[in-house]
Amino acid sequence: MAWEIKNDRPVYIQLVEELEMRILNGTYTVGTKLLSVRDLAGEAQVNPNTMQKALSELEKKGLISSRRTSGNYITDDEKLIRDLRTELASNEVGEFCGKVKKLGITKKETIELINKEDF
Amino acid sequence: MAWEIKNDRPVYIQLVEELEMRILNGTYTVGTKLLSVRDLAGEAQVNPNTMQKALSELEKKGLISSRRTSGNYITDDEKLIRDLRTELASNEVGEFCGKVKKLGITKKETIELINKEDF
DNA sequence: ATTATTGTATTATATCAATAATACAGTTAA
DNA sequence: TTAACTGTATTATTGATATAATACAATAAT
Repeated sequence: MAWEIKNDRPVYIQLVEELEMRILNGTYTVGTKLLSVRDLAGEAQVNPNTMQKALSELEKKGLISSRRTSGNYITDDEKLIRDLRTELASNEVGEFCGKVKKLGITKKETIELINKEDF
Repeated sequence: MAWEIKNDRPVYIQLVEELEMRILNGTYTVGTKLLSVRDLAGEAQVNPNTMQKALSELEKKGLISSRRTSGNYITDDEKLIRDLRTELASNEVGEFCGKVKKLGITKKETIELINKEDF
């Protein structure tokens, strides 16, 4: 699994985004146990403290729950996951449209550009 | 003119982005003189040194040229502006599509969401 | 019972972004 | 000629991020 951490933004933020993405898109299965903090840090090649910070952010959002001596677990609240996924998508669309609009690109042109993309 | 500087990313980067946007979308007219470093900093409510850093980045890109004791001038290279605008749009589209694809959203759904947007 | 593993807390250090306060040389405007 | 304004350079300080090295209590595994 690719952990593409750049150094243009805080690492722990990028870890939160990647972990959240994996939960929302189903890469990490609902209710299952995550790798340990140390193992996740090893995978992503970051300091364990940085990964710990990212995980605590995810717990604040309710996406994982940590059982102190057992491990971190993905939430089993499927509605929360659906809702956050929808919200994230909506935010991305809004942000993107704001940018291209500001660039003076029309909606029609935008859709043409997207149609050329491969997905 | 709105300078919406948040504190989630380096301020000077956000200044570069905003200034570049204004040049590429024609808010700042080709060949004309910019406000002074100090005045721009005042408008954006940032430290003059931070604005200076942003302007030096724009000069590296060729979007402005500074005449040492006269001021900063927008480039008159209209082709450069067109090309950078196209490149920026292309990058935004690519990045956006990558994200929604990763979220598991189809191209069709994406276009429907964009059609709901107002622009 | 003992050992290993878990999340978590603490402390220290290095780096970078940002701000701040000045300073200077060259040009323009008065 | 003077005075004001220009970009630019320098130095110092602050705060946030990241890393690092440990430590500890609770649990799981042996």
